Amino acid sequence: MNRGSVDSFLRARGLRVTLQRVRLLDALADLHRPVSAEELHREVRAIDVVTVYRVLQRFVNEGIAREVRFKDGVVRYEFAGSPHHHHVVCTKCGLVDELQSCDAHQLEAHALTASKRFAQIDEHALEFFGTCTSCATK
Amino acid sequence: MNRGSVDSFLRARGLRVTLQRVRLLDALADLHRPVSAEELHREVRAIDVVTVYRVLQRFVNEGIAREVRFKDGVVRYEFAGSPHHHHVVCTKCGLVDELQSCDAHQLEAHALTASKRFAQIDEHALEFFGTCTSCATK
DNA sequence: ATAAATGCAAAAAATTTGCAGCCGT
DNA sequence: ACGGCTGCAAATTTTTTGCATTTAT
Repeated sequence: MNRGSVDSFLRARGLRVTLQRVRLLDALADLHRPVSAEELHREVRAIDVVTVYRVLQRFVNEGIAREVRFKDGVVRYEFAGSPHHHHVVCTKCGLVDELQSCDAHQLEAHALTASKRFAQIDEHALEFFGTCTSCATK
Repeated sequence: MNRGSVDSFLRARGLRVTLQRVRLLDALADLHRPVSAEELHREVRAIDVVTVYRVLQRFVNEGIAREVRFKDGVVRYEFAGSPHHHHVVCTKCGLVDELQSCDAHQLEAHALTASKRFAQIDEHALEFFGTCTSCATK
């Protein structure tokens, strides 16, 4: 994502274009994986962590980023440039692989049928954990 | 779960039977839903929160409890007395419903086929979010 | 007896809030 | 100029760690 497109990307969503937001969006889009506010902060030094938190929150509200949670309790964020999907996380080395698609509708429909107490299901969180090929051969 | 069975339940897993563990296991089993360490602590006053954390961790290690994470980042624990399953959480009121089963094998097998970088997938986390019937009519 | 478990205090980690000043529109 | 955004400091929240004491086996 180049400078110009990041600008209009933000502007299109009604966000003021600040240097911090441009840099954070750039970094997030480049990383191609879910990163914590802390990691992102390390990436874009010179921007306060608090700002990183606030910008990420704002990005989530505007649909620019998505929250992802693995098993360590840390909230990670990924650029919402690709369609909804899930991840596989290696429990040994932490490698994260991105799955291409998700049969979300079927999953949610099935869950809705199964739960008598719910009128609507519109979101789900799904992550897989295992051993990556590299760790498996060690 | 009565006092005697809790005792042997713990003993069978090689855990020393302390008053704290008995009470915590009792409370957890009675609650029938994922609760945070904080909530559980409120439930069993007179036991230090630190002990609650440590006991819950131990329970997870021994397969007595399972960790559950919804969207708020708080780790919740549920008694592992029922088979692996998932939940539906109401985003309005927080109601939690427990789904009866999960086609885990198929999901994981599918994910493994889709990911070229993984040799094995043996765990997954899946939670659904929506609106419960009660909140839907308001 | 001995090793493990608990409680208290204190630390650490992650995230949020308040507020004054800066900056995009 | 106005209101939103940022940085700094400080507070909260959640969880972990150290250590002396107690307790289960």
